[in-house]
Amino acid sequence: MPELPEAETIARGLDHLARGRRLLKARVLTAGICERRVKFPVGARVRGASRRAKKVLLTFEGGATLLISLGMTGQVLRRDGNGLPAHTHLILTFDRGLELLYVDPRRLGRLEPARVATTMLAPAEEVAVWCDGRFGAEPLDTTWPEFKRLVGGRRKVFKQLFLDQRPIAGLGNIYADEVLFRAGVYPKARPADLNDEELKRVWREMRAVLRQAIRACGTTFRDYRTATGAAGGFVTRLYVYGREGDPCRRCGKPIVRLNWPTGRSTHYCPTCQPER
DNA sequence: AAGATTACCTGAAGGC
DNA sequence: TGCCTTCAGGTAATCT
Repeated sequence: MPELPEAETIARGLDHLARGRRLLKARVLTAGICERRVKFPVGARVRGASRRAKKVLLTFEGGATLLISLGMTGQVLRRDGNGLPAHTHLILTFDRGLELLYVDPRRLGRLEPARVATTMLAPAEEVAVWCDGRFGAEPLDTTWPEFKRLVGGRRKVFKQLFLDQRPIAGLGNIYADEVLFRAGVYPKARPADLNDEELKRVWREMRAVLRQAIRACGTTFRDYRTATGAAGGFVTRLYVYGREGDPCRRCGKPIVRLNWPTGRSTHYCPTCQPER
C-alpha cells in the first residue's frame, strides 16, 4: 500500500529512469484512470520526478506536471518485453526505447494534471505551491516546534489525525501504527491529553520510521513494487502492522488488532501502548 | 463545521 | 470443487 516511503521510492526510480527523456506517445487503455483534463505533453522532455505526500509527480520541461495518485495498488513500472502486465491502464513511450506503464489492479489510483503554471518555479517550490491547501506538512521537513503547533492540543485521536492528510501528509495505516507503537502511544490517545515529552516521541519516531522505510525502499505486503519491479524490504522491520497475535518485539505479549476506525484496522501492543 | 461513514474498485482468502 | 462473503485502505464525497 503506497504511503510516503513507497511513493518516494517510486519517484526516485522514475527520476532515474525518465529524466531527460522525451515523451513520444501516451496511450490510455482505461479512460477512468485519467482525469478528463489530463493533457500529456507529447514532445516534451522529463525534467524530473518527485514526491509530495503520497503522490508521485512527473514534471516536464515547459511546465506540464503529471500527478500520479497510486491509490491502494498503483504501480509505475518499466516495460520489459512485448507483453503487458494485467491491469495496465497507461503506456508512456519515451525516446531511446523507454516505456513506462501504469498498472493498478483495483483502479483506485488516478492521474491528474498539475493545478498551477510551473514554468517559473524550481521543482521543490513548484511542488509546494501546487499542493498547498490540499495536503499538510511534509513529515520529514517538520521541525519539533512545527509539529507541536500542527498537532499539539488537538482533540482528534492520533491514529485518525495521521490518516487525515490535512495536518501532516504522507502516513497511512501501516506507518501510523508503526509510529505510535515506537513512540509508546495508544492509538486512540488524543494529542491534547499528551505531554510534551510524549508528543516529542511521536514526532521523532514519525521521522525515524519514514527515513528507515525509505532506506529499505518501502514496505511490500502484496502489490507494491519499485519502478524496477523490486519488492520493498521494510516488512521485516514492522513491529505491529500485520502481526496480530504475534509476540510483541519489545515485551513478548500478543499484538492486538482492532477493527477500527470503520472499514480499516489498527494494530498495537496493549502493554507498550497503555491507554494510561 | 468537524467528525464519521460510505463509495469506489478487484483479487485473495476463508467459510460452508 | 465452487460459490459466496469478507477484507484490504487511499481518497473524495456524503452524511450527521
